[in-house]
Formats: sequence, structure tokens, C-alpha cells
Amino acid sequence: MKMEGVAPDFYEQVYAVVRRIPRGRVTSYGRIAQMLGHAEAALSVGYSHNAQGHKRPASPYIDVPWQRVVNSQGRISIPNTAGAADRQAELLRAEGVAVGEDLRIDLDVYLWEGLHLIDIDDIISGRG
DNA sequence: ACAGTGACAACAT
DNA sequence: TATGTTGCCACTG
Repeated sequence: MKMEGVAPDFYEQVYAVVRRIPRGRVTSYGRIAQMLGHAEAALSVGYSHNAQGHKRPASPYIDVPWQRVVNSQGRISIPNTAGAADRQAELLRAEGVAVGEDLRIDLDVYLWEGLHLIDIDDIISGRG
């Protein structure tokens, strides 16, 4: 949350997009990056989720459904430390998403393609 | 200004 | 199908 009217931090743009993911659907880091016009910044998208190294606020802090974000293979890509991945899987299942035992999801069924080009400004300004 | 970091992705074995 | 390697990028100290 920086100044209004200016391009927010890349991370905040990511948050805005993730909040747009419908319940029961998933999308990938790469797609989010692409939506934001940074097709090559998939890694940074994932980085924004936690960004411990950057001391960025964790996802819960900004109320973002990170569980709906998986990698390009449709697999939950978070480290299963403390069973985090399993928890994500259950969150998704609670939304009706079929998560395999190997934490994989059928993107042909649950993928949210989002918008070809999200209007970040509108979303950020609360008009989205 | 430089280097390290990471919940990625694409390609090559 | 499963690993291993390389390229990417935004952000921090």
C-alpha cells in the first residue's frame, strides 16, 4: 500500500490478482506474472507469497487465498514443511478442488485463466 | 551498485 | 515420468 494513483509494488499487484481467483479454482504463478505483464517474473510471484528474505508480510496478513496458486504443473509447490502443503491441499478440497495424493490438480478442470490483461489500477483503487 | 534469495518455468538428460 | 540445469525477475541488505 503505497501512494494511490501510482503503480503499486509488484507484490501488491500479485496480491490483487490472487484475490481475484474464484473459489474452487486455481491458477499458476506464471499466469499471474503474465497477467501483470511480467511473463518472466513467475519466480517473483512465488516470492511475493512469503518473501521471508524480504521480510514481506505473509499472505494471511493481507487476506489472500494463496492456496489457489499452484505451479505450472498444477502441483502445490510450497515446501511441505510442517505439513503446509497438505494444509493447502485440504483448503482446496474444502473449496471443491480435487487434489491428488501427490498434491496435483487437474488444470484442465480447475484452472482459472484470469483475464488476458487485468486492470490493476481498478482493482487497487477498489473499483475492481 | 552488487549479490543473495526463492511457494517458478522451460528445457535437457 | 523423474531429476538436473539454466534463465528469469523483483526486492532486500
